[in-house]
Amino acid sequence: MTARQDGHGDLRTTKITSAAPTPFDFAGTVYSHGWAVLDPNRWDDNRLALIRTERLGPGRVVHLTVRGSGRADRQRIRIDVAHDGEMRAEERRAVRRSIRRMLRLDEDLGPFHAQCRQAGARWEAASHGLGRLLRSPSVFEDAVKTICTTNVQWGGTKAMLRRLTQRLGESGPLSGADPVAFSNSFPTPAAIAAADGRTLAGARLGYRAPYIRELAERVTAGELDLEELLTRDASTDEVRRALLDIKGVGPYAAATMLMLLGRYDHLAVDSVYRTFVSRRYFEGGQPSDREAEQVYAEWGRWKYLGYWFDLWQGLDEEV
DNA sequence: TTCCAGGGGTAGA
DNA sequence: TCTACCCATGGA
Repeated sequence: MTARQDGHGDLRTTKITSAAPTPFDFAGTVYSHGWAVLDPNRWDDNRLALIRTERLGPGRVVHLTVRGSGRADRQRIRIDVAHDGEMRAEERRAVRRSIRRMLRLDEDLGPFHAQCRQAGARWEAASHGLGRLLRSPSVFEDAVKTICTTNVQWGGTKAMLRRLTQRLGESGPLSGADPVAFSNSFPTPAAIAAADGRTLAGARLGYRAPYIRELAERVTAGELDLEELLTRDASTDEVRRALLDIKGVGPYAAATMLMLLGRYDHLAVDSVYRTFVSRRYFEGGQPSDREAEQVYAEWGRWKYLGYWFDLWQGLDEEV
């Protein structure tokens, strides 16, 4: 990691770089699924940059602009951090850790890429540095976002997370001046747990609100350690059962969370999955969920990713 | 108006 | 384990 600071009045920019794996497709990784455009993330399609507002500690919020640079076979990640005052070494390390985790830069996808090359033309493109589906710096943020994808159209998910972040997140040095470009940070569990009913109701989360409130309360009280799920040395089934114990998390949400935790052996069967598999593999017929899941059985531990890039290839063909 | 979305909880069988 | 019913909200 390297860091350099330039002074611009009170607002400063610190530049951080970090190595990427090979092969690595930065834009394809960030925009690998909808997470890229859920607050506090924004995607700048012109600059091919991920913009994110990040809370580093009490009263300490910064804005990150993340880009890829260098040759395809020797990519680097460049992070511009906009912040007030000095940026401490520990804060720079925290930013780097968050971005590496979001982009899954330390996850070994070699076996998946090898399987893609064997699977045929539909998956060949994924072997060129795709497969690292964007996630959040915390399991809590991913859990809240996942619950907000259930039984709602995508536009509704985006609106819910925008309202939640506006109301309970913290503004950074640029949020006030340009709220279109820079969101607030993602709310902490404590902020959601402590929110009064009226504030939370304003986020219009519907019946999901009590689930998210309860999740935030359990995390804040130390009763539930979501972060531990990321490194737990246990079978996927055990982690899945722990996820299903969270109110608001059912089979679809648990499979989505497992994907975000780096486990791809369960499929998130939702309306998108059913529609896609019905059209592509059942000539428009309506298979049972069990039959529909068999489509990707041969992908083994990579089922989710096998499905995901089949779906994306299908979307490309429709354009 | 009615239906349904990147479903899930609960009760009852 | 399976089914019926209910759950806020908003777009089509």
